[in-house]
Parts: sequence; C-alpha cells; structure tokens
Amino acid sequence: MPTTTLADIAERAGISAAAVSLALNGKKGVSEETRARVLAIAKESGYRINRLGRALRQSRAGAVGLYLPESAVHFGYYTETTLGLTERLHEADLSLLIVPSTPTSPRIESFPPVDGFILIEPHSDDEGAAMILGQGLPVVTGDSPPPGFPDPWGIVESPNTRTTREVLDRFVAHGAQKPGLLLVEQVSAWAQELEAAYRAWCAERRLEPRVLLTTIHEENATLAARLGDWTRGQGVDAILVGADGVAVRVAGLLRSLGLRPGADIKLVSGVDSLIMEFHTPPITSVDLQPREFGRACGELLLELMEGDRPAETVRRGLDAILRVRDSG
Amino acid sequence: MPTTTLADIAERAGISAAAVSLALNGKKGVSEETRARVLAIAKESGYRINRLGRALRQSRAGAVGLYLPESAVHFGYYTETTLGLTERLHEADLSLLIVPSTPTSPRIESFPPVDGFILIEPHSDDEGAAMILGQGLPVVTGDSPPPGFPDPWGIVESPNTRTTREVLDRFVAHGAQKPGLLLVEQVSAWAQELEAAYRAWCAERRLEPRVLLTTIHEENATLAARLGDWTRGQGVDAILVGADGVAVRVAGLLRSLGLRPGADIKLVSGVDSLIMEFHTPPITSVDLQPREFGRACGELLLELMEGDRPAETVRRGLDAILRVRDSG
DNA sequence: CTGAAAGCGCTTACAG
DNA sequence: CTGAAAGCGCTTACAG
Repeated sequence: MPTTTLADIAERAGISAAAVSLALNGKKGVSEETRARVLAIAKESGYRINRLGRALRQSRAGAVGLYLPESAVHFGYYTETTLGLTERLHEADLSLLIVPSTPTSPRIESFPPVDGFILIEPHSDDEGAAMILGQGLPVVTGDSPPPGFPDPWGIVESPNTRTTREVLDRFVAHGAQKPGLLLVEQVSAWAQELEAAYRAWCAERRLEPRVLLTTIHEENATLAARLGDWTRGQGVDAILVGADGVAVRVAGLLRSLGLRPGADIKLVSGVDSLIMEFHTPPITSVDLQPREFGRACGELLLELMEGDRPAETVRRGLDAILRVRDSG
Repeated sequence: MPTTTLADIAERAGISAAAVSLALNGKKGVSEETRARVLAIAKESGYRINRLGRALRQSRAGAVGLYLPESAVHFGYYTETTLGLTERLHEADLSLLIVPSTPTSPRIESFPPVDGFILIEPHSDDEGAAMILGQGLPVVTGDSPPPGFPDPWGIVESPNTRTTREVLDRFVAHGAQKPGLLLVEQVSAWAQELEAAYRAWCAERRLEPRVLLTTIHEENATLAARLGDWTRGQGVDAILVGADGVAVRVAGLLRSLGLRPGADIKLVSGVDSLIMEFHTPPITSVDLQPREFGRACGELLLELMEGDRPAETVRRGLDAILRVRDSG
C-alpha cells in the first residue's frame, strides 16, 4: 500500500508541499480556493499524515508514556484507568505508549520518546516511578507520589479521606463499635491516606485504631487465624479493606470463621469492581471511577504540556462514590 | 535539558554524523579506533538516540499497536498479557502503543503509526479488530479471530480443547455425572473452542450437553434461579466456568442455593487469577499463563515483521496448566 | 497574501 | 576501507 505524502498532493495540486501543509492544518498563507482544492485531493487520495515526520520537525514525540509498574496487579482498576486515559489522549491526537518497568531498575536511556508521563498510583518502593519523576518532563500522577519523591507537575486525586470517613461513619451509624482497617500494602499514597484518615477518625472518637496488615501472598490459613483473632478475639465488627479484590478473599475467610458479611460483620471494599457487585452477598464498595480518573489524568497532562512547568504542583480532584450494597 | 545528537558527537570527534551512526550501530565503514573514540564520546555526553529520526529515515514506526477493545473487562488477564508483551517488545527496542477502540467504529485514519498489531482475543462483534485485520499490516492475534474475519499473519493459541477435556475428565474421575459448561459470551474463539470441546466430549460419552449462557450484567436473582434449575432441577453436578472472574460469582450463588463448591458440587474456572487462589474454598482453575502468552505474541510478531507475509498463517501454541485446588 | 528553502535526527546508497 | 550527500515526511521562519 503506497502512502500518500504531502509531496504527492503538492504535485497533483501544482503547488509546494509547504503550501499543502498550511492548507491541511488550517493555517493562513494559502487562498481559500487553494485550500479547498488541497482538501479535496487529500480526501480523494486517502492522505494520512505521517506523525513521525511532524513529530520530528516539531521536536515533539507526539506520545505520552504510561508507566506500567511491576506491581500492577490491580484487578481491573488499571485497565479501566488506561481506557479512560487512552480515550482522552486520542481525542487530542496523541499516542499512549506503555513504558515497562524492567526487573531491575528501568534504564531511562532506553525509554521511547514521549512528551510527558502518566504515573498511576506510584509506589514508594518503585525506582522506576521515582526516576521518571526526576526527568524534568511533564508528569501527572494519579494520587500523590510517596513522600520523598520529586514533585510531579500535576496530581489527580481521589477524595480518600472523605470516603474513608464516610465508610466509618456509616459503620457506626449501623451499629458497629470497633471498625478496623485492613491494608495489603502501605507503599501507595492511597493506602497511606486511608490509614491516616482512619487513625484521625479514631482519635476524634477516642477509639483505639485497629489496623491489620497483610500481603498479597499471605496464606489463607494464617490470614484466617489473624482475622479470627481480630474479630472474635479483639471484637472488630466492621472492616474496611484497602486493596483491590481483597474484600472477596476476606469475605470468604470471615465466612469460614462463621461470620456472615452483612449480617454478623460489616465489610466494605475500598475499590469497586464487577466482582463486588456480583458477590454473594454484594459488597459495599468505594467506586473510584477509574475510567473518569484516567480521563482526568490525561486532561491535566494535556493542559500542562501546553506551557512551562507551573511553580506549584497543580492538584485536581475527582469524585468517588460509595456504592452501598448488602455487606456493609 | 539539551539533547546530544549525532551531529554533536560528530563535531566533537571531528568526523561526519554518518560515520558516527555507523560507529554506534556497529556497522562497518569506520576504523576500530574511530569507533572506540565515538563510543567514548557518546557515553560521556549521555547520547540517547532519537528514535523518531531513525524511524522516519527507515520508514518504520518503531512501534507496535495493542488494540484495547471496549470489552476488556478481564480482571487481570489483560494486564498480565500486556506486561509480557511489553517486556518482549522492549527487549527488541520497540514501543508498545495502545490503540483505543472508539465508541463507534474506530477511525482507522487516525491511528498512530505502527509497524504491526497485536490483538488479544478478538471478539466477533468487534468492528475495530476486524478493521485492523484488514489493514495488510503484520498482525498477531492471541487465540484465533472469529470465523469470517480476515486471517492474521500469526496466531498464538492456548490448548483450549485439551484443557477443557482435562477438566471434564477430572470431573468424571471424581464422581461427577452431569458436568455443565457456563459461558458468559460466545463472541470469542476461546469461548467457542470451550463449547465445541465440551460438546464433542459429551458426544463421545453419549452425555447430553448442558450449556448455560449468561451475560456479564445478569442480575444475581435471575442467575441464581437459573443455576438452581440447572443444578437441583437438571442435576448438573460439576461446572466449568468459561469466563474471567465469574467463577467467584457462581460460587457465591451456589452457596446461596445450599450447594458448597468442592463438597456438594464441583467448580472450575477457565481463567486463573489470585482471586481464585485465595477464594474460600480455593477454586481450581486453568492457568493460561498470560504473562508468557503476551511474550509469545510479541515474539511471533517480531519474527513476522522481519519478512514478507507468509503464505499460511503461522500458528504457535502456548501451554496452559490446570491449577488443582479445593473446588473441583 | 503566497511560495520555496531550510532543517528536525537519523541511515543508506554511493563516491572517493 | 572511509566519508560526505541525499532524503525519510513534515512545518516554520523567511523571502518575494
């Protein structure tokens, strides 16, 4: 398939390639008559701009990098965010390019050319994320980077403190006395915000904070034992799970302990998904609106790439919604 | 940050940019002495090749497109596949570019420049996938495209027939008499292969095939009622679930019907994930090895991009492993 | 108002 | 064996 170039159109129109460029890009410098003729020829010949040529000339890459961390085991959140991001960038005629995290530290030299970066939920143990933030390129992060990381140009954040308090207030309003927080990791700002909000809320009510820390790979048996101690032993009667997908696991283990989520113990997932909706019983969850979140990240990056680095990091909020179901 | 170019190095070395290119790319045409000097200068000045320049000159895009279908609600499979794919392509110094499916039909003209495409599990109702296959570019699909679609250059396939039979044989060996197949959709070759393998297996044993078709959005109540009829009514005593994540849902509904997965009824998920491993009870699942699957897709595409389109579609298999757990 | 030249960074075909 | 010219497809600063 032979590709039509500006030169081809120029030849057919009997003008210069430069004039064709002006005509196609709607810039002034050509008569309306010429422009119309050029557009007609372009359409007829199926002209598609070579984005490489344009990018090279403009010293831009025409692409945005999405850093895909090794720890991207999120069960659907990441995919949804990516979809929203892709949509928005595509509207602006920019490509989204996946930048992998290498097993060791990412070799920044080998990164493909991009005009900016998106970092979704950078983790404090992620060298790659830190390195990207140190590049000087426009970067937007989804939720704040961990303390000690270089500041991004922009941050899109979820109202984690508000939703955490909303969940906890709801627990209490429905009779819970000892709400606990279950975390899988503390390396993301998200998890840290949940924990901080939880502790602050406990302090206000003079409640002892009860945080249970697990890992993504902890055995069922040991986690069940710890959950048993936490609930039956210490009396935790409502659980907010700060991790994607883990609420399902907790629901099963609670059941095996003879505790029915919703009836005997309240359970809320900090991340929503179809699995929560269709679980038996359906699990009350915080819908972080990942699709819109991704769009918002793209939107902010596009704005920031327009100009110089702002003096202060630009913060933008996106709403989250508590999806109330049977479990809590 | 000023970028070093070939010309910069050439100036410092007192030779032409072309010579520098030859030196850096290990091609002959420069003396070893010159090459060594160039390499030293390049390293010292932190030279990073501008892939745009190279791509433009070579009339290649230097990137591969990953088509992200609207229906990518897979709970982790897609992310894992993408990770594997990204790794492999990155090793070959190629970028992975996400090509979104637009709400309507994808406007092929607006696609970014790529040298080839990867299509993971193209669905028969996906116009975008069909359009990409019709482009003439090198395309590798993960599992076959649906009938009626243009042939891809290459296909990486999972042993769906074998694993389906393995699951069914296992059901019978452990006492099941009426195994059923639950499908969420029939638009992927994967689902179709599962169904075909299931029906063939039933025919061999003169068993009546029992296929239950649901949708990703069917209400819990109606699906529960249908499952009740299927199991308690028709006597289905073992279920293979042909969808990602849905086995968890089915397990919950079975429980609400008084059927304990593993004890009263056998349950196997056609797609493995951490959720299956940590479910209570843990759910026996087919591990499609998505990471390796993604790598294999990348590998095959790289090979095919080297040469002309082969006369026949190249097929390559990747193994899948049955992860036996408590549920079946 | 219009058009042609220069150049983005690279590599390859060719001349010395 | 080595080096300089030409050109990939585009746009922008400049000349007419």
